[in-house]
Amino acid sequence: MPELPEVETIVRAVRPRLFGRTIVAFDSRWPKNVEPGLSAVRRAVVGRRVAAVARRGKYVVLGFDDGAALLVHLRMSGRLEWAADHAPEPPHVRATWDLDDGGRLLLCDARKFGRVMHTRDLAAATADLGPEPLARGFTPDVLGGLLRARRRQLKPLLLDQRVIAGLGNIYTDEALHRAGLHPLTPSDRLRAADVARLHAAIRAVLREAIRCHGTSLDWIYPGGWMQRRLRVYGRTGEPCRTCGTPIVGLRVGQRGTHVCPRCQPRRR
DNA sequence: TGAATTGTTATCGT
DNA sequence: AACGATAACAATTC
Repeated sequence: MPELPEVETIVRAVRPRLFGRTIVAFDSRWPKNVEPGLSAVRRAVVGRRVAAVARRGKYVVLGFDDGAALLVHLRMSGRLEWAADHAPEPPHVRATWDLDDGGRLLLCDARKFGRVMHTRDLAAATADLGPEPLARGFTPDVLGGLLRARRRQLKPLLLDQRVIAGLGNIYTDEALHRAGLHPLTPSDRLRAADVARLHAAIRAVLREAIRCHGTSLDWIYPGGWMQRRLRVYGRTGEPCRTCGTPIVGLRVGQRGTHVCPRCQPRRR
């Protein structure tokens, strides 16, 4: 399930072959997930040069010269691959981009949740996203302000893309464990030292995961090795790497959640 | 068979 | 009324 580190890894992987290329054809075999519609997007991008390949939150952003952009969200199981010459097409191809150098980028997605959306105004289209947690401006004070502005359980709050962009289920659990905070802690109950630890934990775990090219837990996302370093996610019943206490699985806001009851005591 | 997964939307409760 | 919690949903794999 691509979160910020996986999307960042994908963007870095496709950028060299995509940057500066002109799109000569676009097609979708699941046009339901193309906004505002296949023909409109085709009209908007065919003949355009890709002036930027970037990431915003969990979106892959193909930027054009005039501020228009194509946003690709991989949701649960989407991936971007390059078509290989004379090789059979990989399974679950949902959308294709043909480039002026003969390259062909594929959006593959078993579950069909992935989306492609075109916007004339990238800033407007991403206005609802919270700050980038790895950006320079994301200071402990900024995080503290976001937490204090609401009174919500920490985990659902951190998962809310309008609050912070890019965290998903894996790295939220990992950041909370590293910060020694329970996922159910009310967001307005943190002291300055807690906020500072959470801020550092979020950034450290995301940076480490990017260095590892993300987490590969199953068939969905191959290539990364962060799964070896996860401390709680998917480790229910296994000993905490810090204190040896068995990791406990619980459900928070319909999400599978993993905590060490000793390192992350419940507080309220 | 049911659980798991993301993010949006609708709905319910305080 | 505004906010937060909750549920349903899209579709597929194991």
